[in-house]
Amino acid sequence: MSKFFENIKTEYEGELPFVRVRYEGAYNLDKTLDCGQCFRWEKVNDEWLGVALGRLISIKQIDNELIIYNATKEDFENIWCHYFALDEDYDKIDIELLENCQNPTFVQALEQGKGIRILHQDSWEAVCSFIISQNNNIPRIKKIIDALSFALGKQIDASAMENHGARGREFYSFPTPDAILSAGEDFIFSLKTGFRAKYIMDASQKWCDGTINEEELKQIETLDEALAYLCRVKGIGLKVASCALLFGFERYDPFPIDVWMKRVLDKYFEKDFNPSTFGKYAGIAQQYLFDFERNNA
DNA sequence: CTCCAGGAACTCC
DNA sequence: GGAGTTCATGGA
Repeated sequence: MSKFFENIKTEYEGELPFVRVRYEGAYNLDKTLDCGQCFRWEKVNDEWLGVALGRLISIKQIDNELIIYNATKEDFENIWCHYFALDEDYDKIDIELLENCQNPTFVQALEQGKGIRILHQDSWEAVCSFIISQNNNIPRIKKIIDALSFALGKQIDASAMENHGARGREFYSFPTPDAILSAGEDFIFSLKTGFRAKYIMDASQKWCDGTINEEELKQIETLDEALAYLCRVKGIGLKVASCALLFGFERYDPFPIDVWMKRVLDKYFEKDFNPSTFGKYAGIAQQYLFDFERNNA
């Protein structure tokens, strides 16, 4: 925990607990929650409302302050500080990236994308979400994830959040692998998952029977081994595995290459450019470039 | 109508 | 070990 966050206290709006956090350096909440790494955040007026790690919160940014509703000081310290990557020194990371790569487009992408953070999402949710993402577009990925959660997740009490965009709505956690497994492939297919239904089932199966073990995977050191471990699931290839590791397994070295990144690489980089040039924070460089291309194309 | 989306499996040679 | 095809779905 950064020393900077020592003075946080729980405040209340009626019954609703919230915290205010002043942060150091650059933080861009809008870009962070809208750069394609997560699919369950929705902007309601000036607040982002969403379910993550089984909880419903909303978060907004005002100048150098973040306000998180439906969260106590303990929630912030134990959960949200890390989830939102507020415990990470991005100034240091950016400097290292710029030392490793002076490509002019990358320099521009970093300048433009400053404040984007890689979230630390739930491992299973990341795996499942990026299986769904294949050959799909972001609005439809979100729809499918919502449908999955609505059908098979646990309902979350939203009564305290009525004044923060939750009035008259229902919220559900992301379903566990066993909930998906017991629902069966036909049911998963009926949620418009298409050819991905059998992939989601295989992942759920391997999670439940222990073929894939999150803790074991998190202890693998080399990127290639970790990628190969995840690729044992039918429907997980290099790209999905890279996204899952980057967004859900506490790694910054994966460099997912999708259709957008292919365009970036051949438009602005030399032919035989190797993303490992970026070093151990390659995944963060990738996110700057992804956001840059998506907003400038 | 065709083309495409944060791809991967499968089928050829 | 590449190159081409197929896989559901929905929006442009």
